[in-house]
Amino acid sequence: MRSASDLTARARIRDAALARFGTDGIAGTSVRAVAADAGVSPALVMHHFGSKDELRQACDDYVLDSIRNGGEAATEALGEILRAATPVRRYLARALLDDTPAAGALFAEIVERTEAWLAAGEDEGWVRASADAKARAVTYVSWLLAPLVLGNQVGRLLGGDPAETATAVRGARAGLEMLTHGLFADDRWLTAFTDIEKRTRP
Amino acid sequence: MRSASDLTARARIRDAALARFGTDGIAGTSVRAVAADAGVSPALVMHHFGSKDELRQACDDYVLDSIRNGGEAATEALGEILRAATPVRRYLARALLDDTPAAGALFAEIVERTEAWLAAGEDEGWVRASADAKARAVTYVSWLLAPLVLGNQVGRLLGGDPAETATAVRGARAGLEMLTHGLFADDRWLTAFTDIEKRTRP
DNA sequence: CAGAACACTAAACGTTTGTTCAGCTCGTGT
DNA sequence: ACACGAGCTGAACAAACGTTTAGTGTTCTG
Repeated sequence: MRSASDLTARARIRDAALARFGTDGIAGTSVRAVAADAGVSPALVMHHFGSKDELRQACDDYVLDSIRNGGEAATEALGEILRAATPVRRYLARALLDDTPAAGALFAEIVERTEAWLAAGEDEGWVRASADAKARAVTYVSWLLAPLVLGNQVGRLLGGDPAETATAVRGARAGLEMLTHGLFADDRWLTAFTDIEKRTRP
Repeated sequence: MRSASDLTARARIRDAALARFGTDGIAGTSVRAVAADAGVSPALVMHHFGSKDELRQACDDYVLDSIRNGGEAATEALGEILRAATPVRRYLARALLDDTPAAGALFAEIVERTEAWLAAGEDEGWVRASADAKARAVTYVSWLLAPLVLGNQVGRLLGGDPAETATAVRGARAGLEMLTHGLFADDRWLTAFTDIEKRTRP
C-alpha cells in the first residue's frame, strides 16, 4: 500500500493529471489544478514534463504500459480492462473519445489480439463462424469498452458506484449471457437487416 | 435542402456549437470559435443564449428533441440513433461522457424503452429469457451506443469515414449476428464467470 | 570544500477565456 | 415623423490560461 507522499513528485504529478484528465477532460483540466492536486507549483509541472501536451503524452504512455503489462498472457482482453485501476480506466475512456494517438494504437492492438483470439476459438470450435471476422472483432471490443466509457450512465441505472465491482459484474454477466445464448430467439432482425441492405445496395 | 445562410442566426449559432462541442469537447470549445463558425460576433452568442453554459443546455434540449421526435413509434432504439444526423451523434457521445443532465436523462429513457421493448419481445417469443432484465437492457443500450462513442476508432479500423453509412452498417451487421446466433458456441465462459462469482461471493 | 546538477518555487509574461457595455442599424407600430 | 424594441457589433473587461524567467535551496560529485 503506497501513500501519496512516498511517491516522487514526478509520479504524483502524473497520477494527479491522470485523475483530472479522466474526470474533467484534457481541455477542461488546467496545469494549475494538476499542480495543486499533486501539492506542487505549476512551474514544477513544466519542469518535469515540458508542456501540458507532453504531460498528456506521459499519461498515455503510462496507461499503455499499465494495460499492456497488466495481464500475463493476455488471452482475454475483458479481464485486463476490468482489472485496471479506476483512474486509468476513466482516462482511457477520455483518451479514446479525444482520439489520442496512443489510445488509437491501444484500441487497434486490442482489436488485433481479440481477432486472433476469436480466430483461435473458431478453430477450436467454441466460437461461431462469422461472415466478417474483422468487423466482429471491432464490434466485440467496442462492446467490451462500452460500459467503461459509459460507466457513469450504466452505474447510475444499475445502482451504486459505476466503478464498483458489483455493478460492473452485473452488466458483464448480462453481456455474457447475450454472447453465449444470443439475445434474439429467431432471425427476424437479421433478415430484416439483410433486406434493408439489399434494398439500399441492389 | 437548407443552406447555412437561410437559417436564423440563433439556429446557426446552435448548429455551430453542436458541431464544435461534438468534435472538440465542451471545455475545448470557445465561444469565439462558435461565433466564427456561425459567422457572427461573440457578443451575439451571449445575446441569444446568455452564457456558454446556457448555450450547452440549448444544445442538450435540441438533441433531446431531435432524437425523441426522430422515430415515429420508437419501437427500436437502434434505428433512431443511427439515423440521427452526424453532428448530433457526436455531440450526444460527448454529452454522455461529460455526464450532462440531459444526456443522463436520455440514456435512462432509452434504457427504459428498450427494457419494455425486450420484455414485449420476451412475451411474444422472439427474445430469450434473462436472469436480470434491467442489466440486460442497460448493457444492450451501451452496446448500441458504443460504436457511436468510439466512432473514430471503429471507423479507422473498419476503413473509411467513421460516420460513413457503409462502415456503420458493417459493424451493425456483425453485432446483429452476435445477438441472434450468439458469439460463443458453448457455455464455457458463462460457467467460468459464474464460478468466479461464487468464489468471490460465497 | 568548491561546484555542477537537480528539485523546486514566486512572480511575472503574453494570450485567451467568458462576459459586459455602449452604440449601431434596421423594420414595425403609432 | 417618431420612437421603440430586436438583431447585432467592436471594444473593452477581469479572470484564468499555458508558459517563461530568475532564483532558491539541496544533494550528489570530484
